[in-house]
Amino acid sequence: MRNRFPSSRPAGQRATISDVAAAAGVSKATVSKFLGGNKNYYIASETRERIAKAIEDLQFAPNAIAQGLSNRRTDTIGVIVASITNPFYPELIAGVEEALGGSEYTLLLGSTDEQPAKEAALVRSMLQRRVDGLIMAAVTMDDAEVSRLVDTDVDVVLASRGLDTTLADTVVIDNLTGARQAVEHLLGHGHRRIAHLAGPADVVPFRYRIEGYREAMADAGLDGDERLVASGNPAEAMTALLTLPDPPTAVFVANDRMAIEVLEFCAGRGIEVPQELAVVGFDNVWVGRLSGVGLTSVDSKARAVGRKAAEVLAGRIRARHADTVQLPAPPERTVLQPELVIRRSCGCVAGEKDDDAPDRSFF
Amino acid sequence: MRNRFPSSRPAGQRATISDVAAAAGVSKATVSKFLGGNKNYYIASETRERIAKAIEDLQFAPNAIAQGLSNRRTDTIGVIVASITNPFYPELIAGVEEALGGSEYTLLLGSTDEQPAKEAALVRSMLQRRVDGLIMAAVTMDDAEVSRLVDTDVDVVLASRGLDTTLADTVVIDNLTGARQAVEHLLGHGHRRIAHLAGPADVVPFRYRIEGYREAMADAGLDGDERLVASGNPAEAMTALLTLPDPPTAVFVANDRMAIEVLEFCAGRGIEVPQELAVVGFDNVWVGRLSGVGLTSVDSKARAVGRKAAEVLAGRIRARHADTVQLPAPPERTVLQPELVIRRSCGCVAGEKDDDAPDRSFF
DNA sequence: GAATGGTGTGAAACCGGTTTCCTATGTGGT
DNA sequence: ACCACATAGGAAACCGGTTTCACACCATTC
Repeated sequence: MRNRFPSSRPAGQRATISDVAAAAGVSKATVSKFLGGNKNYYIASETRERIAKAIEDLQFAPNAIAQGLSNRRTDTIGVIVASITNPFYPELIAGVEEALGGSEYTLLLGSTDEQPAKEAALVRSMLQRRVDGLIMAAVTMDDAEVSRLVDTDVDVVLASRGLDTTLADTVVIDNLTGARQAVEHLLGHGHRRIAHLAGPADVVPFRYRIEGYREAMADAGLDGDERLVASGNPAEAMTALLTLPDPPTAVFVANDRMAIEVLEFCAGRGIEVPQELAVVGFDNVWVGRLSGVGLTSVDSKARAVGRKAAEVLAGRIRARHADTVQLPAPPERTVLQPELVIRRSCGCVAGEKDDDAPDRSFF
Repeated sequence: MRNRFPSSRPAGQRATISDVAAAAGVSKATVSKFLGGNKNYYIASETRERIAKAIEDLQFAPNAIAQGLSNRRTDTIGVIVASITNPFYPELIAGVEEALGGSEYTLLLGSTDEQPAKEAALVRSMLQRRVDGLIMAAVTMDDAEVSRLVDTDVDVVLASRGLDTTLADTVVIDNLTGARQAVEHLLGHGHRRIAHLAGPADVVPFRYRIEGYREAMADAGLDGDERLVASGNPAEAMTALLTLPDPPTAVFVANDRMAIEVLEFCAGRGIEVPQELAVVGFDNVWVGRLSGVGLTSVDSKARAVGRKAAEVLAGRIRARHADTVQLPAPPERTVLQPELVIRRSCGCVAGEKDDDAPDRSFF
């Protein structure tokens, strides 16, 4: 089993196209044409068979690095996320993989840990590695940097975090509408004093969620009480909210992590959810369903965002590689609609659908 | 379409080493030596400056694909996991990234979705892409396949799922001891009728967890009642266990996913945890802390496993690339100790430590 | 019988780097 | 004056593929 490579190659070394050529008694060129498959080269069927046999005998598989150098494409796309341990991103990555499914693409992954320096380093690294395209699901860059990135010869799609830029293809969810849905649902339950626990305002999606909250409240003629908009540490913020002279009966929380902390806070204080306080979160991280009452939440469609981003990117790459030379289409902005997933924390008795259960095996 | 004036390449095309050489008035060779940095080549400081300036002017960054072809190493390591949406694996990946931290390595990621065919395809794809090493955190391969893989010239580390093989470097946790800890903890609470809800027996770690359970019970003189070992759908299994003539007062569940379903089952039936039934899980998926009572669980150290796997792999690669030719060291097996994380589902009043809270930002 | 065109194959250039020689020059020692 | 050696840099081969182009060999067609 040791010496399976007759062409005098040391064990463990993989066969090259030259080895195959030698074994089949043809030239490298012919083997390469055989490998290419699609193009209409003429190869005698007898030659074809000899090459196939040599490939089989030598266990030959083409070196993708060499192919990449020659073809100027690597069939690799880079995915840069903010934090791999944040369940949102694996879900997004799964969407990317799903969309890229059958194709030959492989994913080069990087996690920035929210550090701009790391993000920049990852982008550099991926460009040097000649990824065919880049999906950025963590953008701390400013417009100038994005612009410089777009000027390179790789296609870039900004996913989910996307700046409000029109410089590059972008796939986001409609945070504003999602927030409105959440608040309107609470209004539908008869709540009038609805608070908002906001996320850091320097992150674009959070700004839209605040705005959606404000719009929904204004539409109901309930705007104006800025004391109802809190932020920062959930427990402290909730304490402040609940000690208002006219405390809220419901709270729309900017994301599920904070919403879960709110639920724990309530559990600790003996505050009954949803009877005393209704809670709606954002993201629909699947653990929400485990959180005692079942957290009603706006699904931020991580998987769909990833899928769509990959589709857009694949389209760009296809266009770029197409023979027909043409001006690139202008950047495309896709806005996906989030979806309110109703469980019990909002006060609905319907409770959660059972098909909600994730069918994932741990371990 | 070929550009015959390489010194003035179209916008968007990245500069090559030849462009730099031309701009600096030296040869490719000299530029390459300049880039190499470390080796003791002689370059006049004046030349050095001219090259540096040219690089700066042209925004040159070496093409990692070309370097890969020439150097026969890509500074890329492949990571194959079973399912990216299973929180265990992102944690493991984070460990890998942590360990690889400062180095120049980039991760090529693949998720098998538990499908052996996909696993095989991913391995092939990564080998063709000439990863320097491979971390397999999803191994459905048998020994023969592992053996064939190890015979190639890439280094492989099996992580976490590892077969009981000594063919390749392996990093696992001591599932047997972890299970014993869980059961012994329950014994310490005075439980005598302790059930085990087991995972699929074709997955190695689950077999050890069953065995750990059996050993702990036997050591306490409580072995022999095979009716206490259940498997399959948690709700059904629990129903069966609780309708035994002499039902268990505690259950050790093979992983947290199933344990959480057990908790939900109990909540649905009005069974009080831990008073009527104590529950201990395995994995310490962080959502366990949210699950109402707080799930006591054996931490399976995903991050540490990833970190260690990366360290072992990096060591292998270093050894392989070392100038001194020597026989490779025999495969190394690292066994990490899991840790029982006590919350409330086991009956401890101490409750959970507060520093347990994950400091992760969602979105 | 020459021109045409479809088949089938290989030599060589190229992708963008690295590395191994080889040459050239100055400089100090003898 | 000669040699050794440190310093400096370039030509060319190489990594393992792809693609262009030239050529050879048929079979038709005019």
